[in-house]
Amino acid sequence: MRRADAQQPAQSGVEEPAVTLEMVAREAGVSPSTVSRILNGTARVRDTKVRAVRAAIAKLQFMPNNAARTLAGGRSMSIGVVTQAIDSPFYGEALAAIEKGLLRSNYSALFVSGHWRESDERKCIDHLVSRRVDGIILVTSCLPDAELQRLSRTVPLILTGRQVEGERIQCLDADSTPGARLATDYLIGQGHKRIACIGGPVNHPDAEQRLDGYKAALSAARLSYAKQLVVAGDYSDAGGYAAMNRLLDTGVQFTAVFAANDQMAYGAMLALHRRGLVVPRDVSVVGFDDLPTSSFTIPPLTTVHRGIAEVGESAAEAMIELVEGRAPRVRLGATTLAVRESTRPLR
Amino acid sequence: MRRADAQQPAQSGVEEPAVTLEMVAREAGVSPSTVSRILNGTARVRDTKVRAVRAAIAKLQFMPNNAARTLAGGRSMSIGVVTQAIDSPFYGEALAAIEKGLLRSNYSALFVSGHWRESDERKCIDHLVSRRVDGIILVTSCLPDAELQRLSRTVPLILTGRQVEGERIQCLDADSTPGARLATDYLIGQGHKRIACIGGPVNHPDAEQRLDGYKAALSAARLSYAKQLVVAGDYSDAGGYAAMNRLLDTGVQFTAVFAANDQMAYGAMLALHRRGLVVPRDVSVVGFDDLPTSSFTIPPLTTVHRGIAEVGESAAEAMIELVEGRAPRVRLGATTLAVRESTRPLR
DNA sequence: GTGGAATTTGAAACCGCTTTCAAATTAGCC
DNA sequence: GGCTAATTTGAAAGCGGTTTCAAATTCCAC
Repeated sequence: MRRADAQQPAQSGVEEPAVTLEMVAREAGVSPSTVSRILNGTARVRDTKVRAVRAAIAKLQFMPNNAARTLAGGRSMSIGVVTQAIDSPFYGEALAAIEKGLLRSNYSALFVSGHWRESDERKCIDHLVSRRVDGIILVTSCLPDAELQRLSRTVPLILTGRQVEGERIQCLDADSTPGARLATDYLIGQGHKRIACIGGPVNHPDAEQRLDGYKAALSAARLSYAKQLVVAGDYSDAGGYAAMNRLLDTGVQFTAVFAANDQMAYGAMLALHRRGLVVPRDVSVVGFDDLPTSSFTIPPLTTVHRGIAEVGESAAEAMIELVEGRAPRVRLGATTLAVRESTRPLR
Repeated sequence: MRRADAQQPAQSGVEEPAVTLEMVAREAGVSPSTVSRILNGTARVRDTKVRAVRAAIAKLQFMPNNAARTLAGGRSMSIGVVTQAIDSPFYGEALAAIEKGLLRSNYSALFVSGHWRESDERKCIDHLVSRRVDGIILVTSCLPDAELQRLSRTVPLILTGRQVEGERIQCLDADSTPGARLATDYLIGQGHKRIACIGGPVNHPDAEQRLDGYKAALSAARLSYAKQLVVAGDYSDAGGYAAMNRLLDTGVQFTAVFAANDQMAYGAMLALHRRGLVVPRDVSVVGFDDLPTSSFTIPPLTTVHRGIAEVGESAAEAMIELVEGRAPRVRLGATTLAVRESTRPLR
């Protein structure tokens, strides 16, 4: 007995049995092979039969069983997408783009979140492997290089924001250093000399890049790097809020802040506001990511724009190329600075 | 030839062949049936064999092929989740909760977005059906009742924010009317008499509920409902921004605004800010949804809190009950008002 | 009209797992 | 110890597709 029926005990037969390819074949008076060939375009089929089969499909409302296709064909037509938190505006935008990119080629996405915990991420990935995804896109991963390399022997990988060697690993290394440099350079160009930095989580590669860009800009402008101007956050609004408070509590002077992501910039702006400091009059603030909301904060946030959506779509496209055996060519848009109203020149 | 191999042409055999249940059986010296039984706990198995099989699984790093399980067992252990936009902080929070709720029971979620377009939503749903999901959670759907009823004969449904009859349809009808009423009552209680409303998209059932709540509060307080105080938005920041500008352009007087969701409230606050109006000194603003960011806007937003996460988790749990043939019991938390700093009493 | 190549087709094997059914083993009891 | 009843096991039949292989058609040139 089919399990599905067993599971619907007292539900007076509302469930409709699924139409199978064989039923279509019978209806159209051809063999199952022929129907399959038409469905997949894997061979020429006489026109009269194509029409008969099309008609049968429409009449029966046939929808191929994906599990059967996966099992028989060896491909699941689905791609795993690992993020750290599906909520979070940053990932949201990336995921939407990936979904769009994949759907265009009839692949579908399986989203899972690792919550910045290695164990969680591992569990998610096992889940994906068990579902026989054809590839995995890791939008920031917590796992060590070696583990990813091992994983890549099971399934091809696309990594963003990270550089790992491997035959079946493709990196869309959106190096964040230049972006951070751009932001800091801009502040310097506006006459700021004492620029604070709210960094990301320590030891996080991406966070380090952002810090590096900040430092590089300072040293290029012959400004000294002051440790007390740098505090670590955790990429969340609350983290930015707390970080700014710590900064203010130390009494260190600064006229501008570079926050390693927009959400921390939001929190920082609120902390400033609570102390009666006005952005940008008293302190200029620059973020990183250009989240959709950043055009609507008060004041609208000046921030590093990297086209999250473009990265997502590129990742999706590259993954499809990889899976279909073609060589993926990745092109990434330049990072720019979206200048809005949270910064002002220091006279 | 397996397709997967054919698809990796010049890739010197890096791909590892998958371990099958049969290999585990051979390694452990038992039959495949026994391994299956141990895996699923469907029958008692002698302890010595259980240990042998466990060892073999660990040694071979066996991971069951989900496609095969689905095909043989008739259940895919996955639930489709339809939203309108996977980005959008609102859905993000809901999805994260659903993911969490499902994962606990070892189900996994397939997220798809309909972009508020019937045709897109239909396509997404076909996709899910083709993947033989065991159930579909529709977090707001654009489709007409009849279509959902028809769909429910193929697969059980959970709907949020909507009421549709059906044997295999379960509604988590988080009616928005009381929430809107709560928000407006609060403003009235603070002494506001001229309260504007930025509504959701017209004809959207949920948006209508929010408008109804607003009207109900007014009439309960014997305040007249003035059409020129109500403008329609589209649930986006930009929409709220535009709506507020339209309102201000008409020159109509008001001391408070109820926005039908938080994102529109953000936009509205920016529009006010641009005109030199200060929230809450000149205008009080209340939102709806209590997005995580709403604690960090400037000023932090007073808003209707409904526990999006709780709704999401309930939906996931109810779905599992439904799929496993038990009767789902849904309990929904009460909606409350998160009073923050975007409102003030009118003296 | 005919032979041989090219094109279409269908039968059948298989993908990896679940489940039924009956056989084999073990346990229980007199 | 022997017999029945209860418990464990394995063989085999699917699940619904894809793909191979060879048979059946069709095509074409002479």
